[in-house]
Amino acid sequence: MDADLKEIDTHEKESGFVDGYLLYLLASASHLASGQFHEEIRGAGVRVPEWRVLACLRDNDGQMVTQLARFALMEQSHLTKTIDQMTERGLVTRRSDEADRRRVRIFLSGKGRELAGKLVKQASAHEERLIRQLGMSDIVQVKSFLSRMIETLENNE
Amino acid sequence: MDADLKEIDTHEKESGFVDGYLLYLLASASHLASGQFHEEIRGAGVRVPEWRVLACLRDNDGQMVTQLARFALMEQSHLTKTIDQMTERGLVTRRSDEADRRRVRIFLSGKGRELAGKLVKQASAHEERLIRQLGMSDIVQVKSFLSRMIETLENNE
DNA sequence: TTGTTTTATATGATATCGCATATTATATTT
DNA sequence: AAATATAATATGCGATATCATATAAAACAA
Repeated sequence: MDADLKEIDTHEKESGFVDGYLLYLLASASHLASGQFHEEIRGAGVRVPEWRVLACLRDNDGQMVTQLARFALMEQSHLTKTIDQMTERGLVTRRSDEADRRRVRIFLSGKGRELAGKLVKQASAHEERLIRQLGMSDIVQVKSFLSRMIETLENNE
Repeated sequence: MDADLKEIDTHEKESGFVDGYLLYLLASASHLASGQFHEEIRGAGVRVPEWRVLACLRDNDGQMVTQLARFALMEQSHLTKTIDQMTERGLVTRRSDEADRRRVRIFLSGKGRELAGKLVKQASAHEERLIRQLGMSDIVQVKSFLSRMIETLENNE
């Protein structure tokens, strides 16, 4: 009977939901690719959340905490604590907003800017290697696809 | 002098490294898209790592811990603890491998399989909505791109 | 003004995560 | 076989992340 056939091939990937699941593919690709660079980052004595903050501030210095947390892909309360540590290390400074004193704006220090610049260079170099290694001729399309996706998701809450 | 010009446009995105950085685009897209579904998951009383384990086991039951950790995108020691909790909740069971008793294989319980099935259905529905919402006509290409990327990165260490 | 609501950040308690290493089992070498 | 090396999982601890809420400022309403 058919029931017997079910027993065969238990080591083959029969159903394979996750292999074709967009969110898993994204998470997995991100996890693997970023993992490589995060090792480099660690080597420079910088943690992942710190790297994200440095990179975001380098692009746009003086962001307020809530906004920065969104860009750096972390929770507000976690960013606050990360900022504490980075302040102690002399990488960033807090300054309360003149116009609205609830707001706290974060600025790179000279040291922080220098480190950020160095890491961004490393990131660029790593990206180049990665793209070459993956033979991604369609990299422009992929990036624009991801950008569209992000924009849509951000606006759609 | 030129120095004065630097002061202008401090609110424009001048350099914008991260906006075009592949790893950031991937992380950001993954973060935002998965974030949506993770809320659903939470609503079902399931945590993200648990959901990943359930989905992976549903595709391939009886995996050993190390292998499963890789697929579920988490560290081995963390998976061990997640398995502890899931075992207590009656979602999975441990069974040591006959041939090599160092190995521990993880199996879905009936309850676990049922939950996994329910969540996979939810995930499929969510994915459909997401793809429709994003108007992703090129979804097949995107997925195959990500798959290629993952395969390359996995094999390359 | 005073009271109420909303917004921005900080804080504290708790759970999660990750590193280093312990434990146990197998493989290899002598 | 005994000793050593390697492999798979578990454990302890310190760091990190998250939730709920506190604090403080601004906006709004009465």
